[in-house]
Amino acid sequence: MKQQLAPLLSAAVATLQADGVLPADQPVDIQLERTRDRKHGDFASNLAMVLCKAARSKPRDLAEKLVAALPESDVVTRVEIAGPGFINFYLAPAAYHAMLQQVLAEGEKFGRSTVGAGKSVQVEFVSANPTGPLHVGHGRGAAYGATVADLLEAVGHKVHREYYVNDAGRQMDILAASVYLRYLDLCGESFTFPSNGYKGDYVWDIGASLHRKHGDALRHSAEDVFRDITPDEPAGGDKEAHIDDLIARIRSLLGEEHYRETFDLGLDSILENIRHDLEEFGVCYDEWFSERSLTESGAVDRALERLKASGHVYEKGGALWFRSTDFGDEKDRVVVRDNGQTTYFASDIAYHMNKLERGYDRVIDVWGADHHGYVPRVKAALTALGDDASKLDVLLVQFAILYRGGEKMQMSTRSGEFVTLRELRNEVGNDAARFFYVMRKCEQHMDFDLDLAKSQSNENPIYYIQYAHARVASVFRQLPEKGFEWNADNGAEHLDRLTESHEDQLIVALSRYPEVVESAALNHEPHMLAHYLRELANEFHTYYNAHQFLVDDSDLRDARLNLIQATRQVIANGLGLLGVSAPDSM
RNA sequence: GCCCCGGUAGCUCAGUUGGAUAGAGCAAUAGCCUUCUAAGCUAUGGGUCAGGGGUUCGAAUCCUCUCCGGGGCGCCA
Repeated sequence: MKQQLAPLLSAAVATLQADGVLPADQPVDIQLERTRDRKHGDFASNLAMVLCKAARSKPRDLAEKLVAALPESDVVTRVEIAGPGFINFYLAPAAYHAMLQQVLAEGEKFGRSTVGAGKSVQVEFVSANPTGPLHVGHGRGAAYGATVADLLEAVGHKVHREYYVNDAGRQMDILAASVYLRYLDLCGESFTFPSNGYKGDYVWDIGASLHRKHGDALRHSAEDVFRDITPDEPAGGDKEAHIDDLIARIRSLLGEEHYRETFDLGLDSILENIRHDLEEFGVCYDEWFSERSLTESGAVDRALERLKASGHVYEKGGALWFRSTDFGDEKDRVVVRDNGQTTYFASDIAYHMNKLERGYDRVIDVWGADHHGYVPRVKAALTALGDDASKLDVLLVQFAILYRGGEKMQMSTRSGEFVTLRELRNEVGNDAARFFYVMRKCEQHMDFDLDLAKSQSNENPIYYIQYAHARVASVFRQLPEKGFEWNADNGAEHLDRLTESHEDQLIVALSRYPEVVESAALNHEPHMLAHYLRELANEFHTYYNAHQFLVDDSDLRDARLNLIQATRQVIANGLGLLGVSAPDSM
């Protein structure tokens, strides 16, 4: 609806520019907003106040000239100048009626747009290390990333959803070692499990499947495994050195082939678990991108070569450093360690280089806020490579802080003390979980009280919205019982019968939907949609309580059915974008 | 010490990128089911927008300083 008004203002500005009232050389940004209060009309523009300086005129005087210059339009019934110089527009009922019919005609496509048409965007999210099942901390990134991706798609972008699999590096070696040690335990060896190993039950399961496949064939005595290993921390040693020694020992005892097998068994079964978990959560990917493949394809070497060629790396203390301080980072960063191994950062440079090479117009990373310090160095690397770092948007999602019994819970994959995403979904349901995670803007810390989510799940706002949808469905179920039929065409002809203020407010709320979707998508703020849906449901419930839909007057009845059917449609569309179901009965 | 995020009603949070009288939910109080689902509706109370200074027609919103809370600052990933 906004698109119908903006040209009118542009035309008025053009007229005043031609008349010399406004300087002709300045481009004018047309600002048009929904009014907060219906008494101020439907839309308001602050144009006169913004331009009054350039016009050397009082805001209200300029507003009058602008209004006088507005072209005729059948969308607008009245234009008013108010307050310090606002220009308020009152829309014709016909404009709203046309919108209602558009909802019914377009169905699930209503609210989609083409503002992003022709633009491709890659969204990488979750990307949790495959060292354990997803926990509730990952859930927020999953729900947020998936919703941002869906929203961008809804406004016309071509979206590529991607999970970066950290299938290389020390954490994965620690997992492999943990799996092997559990296997040894199942073989009957006895020893103290390293304090730095992965202790979750799932590691036992993987160890068990290794045992099922090989029996005792891979068994080595605990004595051989632990001989001359740096003692663990509880034993007065160093837990990091302890686990590193164990990894090296296990690797040499097993041989490369069996070590790799153990490693991949851990990786594959956890990744499969994660994939399955996300799928059930309604989160799907176009690509699972392997970190290891970056090394194998030579992308890491190529990235380092390019940095060397452009003179942004140097050697110090046997290591290779990237001079990120040249690009505003607070200190330089190591890309190749003195032991010859490339760092995680080197992989990430190669990965982001790869993303841009694939030609996306925009690249979005959804990261936990704890990685915020990492943003400057990645952008620095892209700039150093000669790429356009401004194509990369890093969206930082603050932690969800878990509370149970009023106590803050520590989440640690290593210790195995965490609540999995699956447990959460089982307890509060997919819909509530998806909705809850995106209810707050991502920069906001989120208090996730498990007891509240579980014990009072009926008070979750999601039910309020779904209930509105179910109520409409229920009304339509009642139709035949009362001997009525819905004639949508007749309803369309009598929309002018919708004269109640509750109807008016509901219609206005519906008309906002496309604007909300667009704004939520372009700003990467799904919570705007969540809040909007609550307001829409509120308008509907109020209407429902105030008026009967299934009245004897068929013209009025059909018009009302058109209205509530459109409401049902918009709620379903909005919930769909949030990954939440819209049930017909509750 | 430096960096990021937050501070708005008793609690949890919105506030349309600087607009008109700062809004919801929960909690509290009082009402509404022989009528399409009461997981609903109506009404009431509740505020120094953390605090000071600045920018301008206009500030919860932008700038600056201070205070408070969370997180991050590795040749880990």
